[in-house]
Amino acid sequence: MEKLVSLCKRRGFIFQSSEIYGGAGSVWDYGPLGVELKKNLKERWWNAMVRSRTDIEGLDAAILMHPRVWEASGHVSGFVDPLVDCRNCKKRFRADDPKIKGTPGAPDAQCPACGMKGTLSEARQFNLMFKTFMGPVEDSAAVVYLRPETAQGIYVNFLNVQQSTRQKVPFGIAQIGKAFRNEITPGNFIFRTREFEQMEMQFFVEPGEDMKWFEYWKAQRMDWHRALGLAESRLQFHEHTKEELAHYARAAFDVQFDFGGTLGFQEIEGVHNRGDFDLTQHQTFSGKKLEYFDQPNNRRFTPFVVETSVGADRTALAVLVNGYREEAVEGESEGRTVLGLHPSIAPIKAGIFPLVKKDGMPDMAHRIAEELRTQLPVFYDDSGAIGRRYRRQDEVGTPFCITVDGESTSAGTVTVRDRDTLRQERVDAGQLAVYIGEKLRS
RNA sequence: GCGGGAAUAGCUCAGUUGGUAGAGCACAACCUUGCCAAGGUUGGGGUCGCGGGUUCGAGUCCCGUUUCCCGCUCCA
Repeated sequence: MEKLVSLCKRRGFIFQSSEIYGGAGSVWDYGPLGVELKKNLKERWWNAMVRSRTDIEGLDAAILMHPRVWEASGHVSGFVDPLVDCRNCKKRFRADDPKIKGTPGAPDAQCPACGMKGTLSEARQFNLMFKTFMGPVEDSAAVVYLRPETAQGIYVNFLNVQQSTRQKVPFGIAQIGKAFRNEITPGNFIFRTREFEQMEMQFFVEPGEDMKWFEYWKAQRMDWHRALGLAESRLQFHEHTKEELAHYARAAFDVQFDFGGTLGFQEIEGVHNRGDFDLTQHQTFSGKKLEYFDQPNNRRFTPFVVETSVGADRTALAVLVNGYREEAVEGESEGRTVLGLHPSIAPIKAGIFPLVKKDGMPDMAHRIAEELRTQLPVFYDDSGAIGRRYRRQDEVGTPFCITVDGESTSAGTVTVRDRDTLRQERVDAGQLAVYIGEKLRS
């Protein structure tokens, strides 16, 4: 992981936020290559979830919402962790831990770990939502929150979307956006951050059909991660036990990815059966009906919701970890570092090089680069030995390198080198866009 | 939030009992180079995380602070 963090900084994938001021805690900026990678990931998700289907609509709800939304969702009261510390043994407990005897903070309160009395601190509330103020007045009436999840923006727009698009249940609403949680313990690079991006889809179904759709989306989402190139051996489901289930969930599976090292298997996506909890809550709190009218059967019902929620940053980290490798090269004393990214998400699709800087090779390579640039992100490089240029592209995950050599200027062909196999094919220069386009789709 | 460790060039790191900062790699320019990082010449880069203190003098000692890592704790 440390090598990856270093590579990410060195090559412009990810920088620490506000670095020149000593860094902001657990906030990260995506650099030139990182932003392309993440954009590509989000586009891949959007294509799979929205554009290639007729039963899911897109949405982009605002981060700031009416504060009552978060009362209805349970986040104002439930999204808190009242905690107490023992000053003697330094252990920490939830304030409502039944093992604690007495009131935390009082002299007779006993620490459940070391047994000392009077060493427990008073309970402190950590609401994990960021607060700010709407308008100029800094008083409690003007408090709004930065959303801790994007899902609520979908629920409150459920009828707007359904009626404007004439969708019939079952159908879904998808959105990609930032969410914020004031985590007590962030860390592990971009795995747990206080500002992060979610790709969420809420699928509205008839009650009774929910478990069927739950199974469907479980399978769909795992397939998506596989198709992204995440290794089969590094993916697994984790089922939430009764104790782990969130207050809204009837059933929940996490898609976990093995990040290796001390992190190991960790959640990158959650698939939840949220029942009618959210829509019912919003009906209660808003007083507005959020029911679906089933015309053929002439009846109304509050749909159940199956949610798929994947972290864009966590997925980005997963593809980086998954793709990073150092390997020996035949006949070379030095190995190479490769970022084995799926071509569809690679920030740069092709490097374009003149073999040497003479005999018209740079001119031809420039022409090819300019032509391809209209369709693909490409990178021209004529600096240093050809092998060095290949390695530079390997390190940032560029799947193809096009080299203009002595034969190119007369025959009109170039070589295309594959990042993973190191094999080269000779291709007609005019066919490059088609040739690479096909490879990118496969 | 607790305990421990770390912070010096873009990266990885040296820097002695305190005496005005170095290396390798990377980067830029030019030359060389006819397919996988290893040639030559030249060059740009660091108020040593930040703020105080001790001292004639602090990268080095002391205090505070921030950030990162490890372990707890926690995690919708």
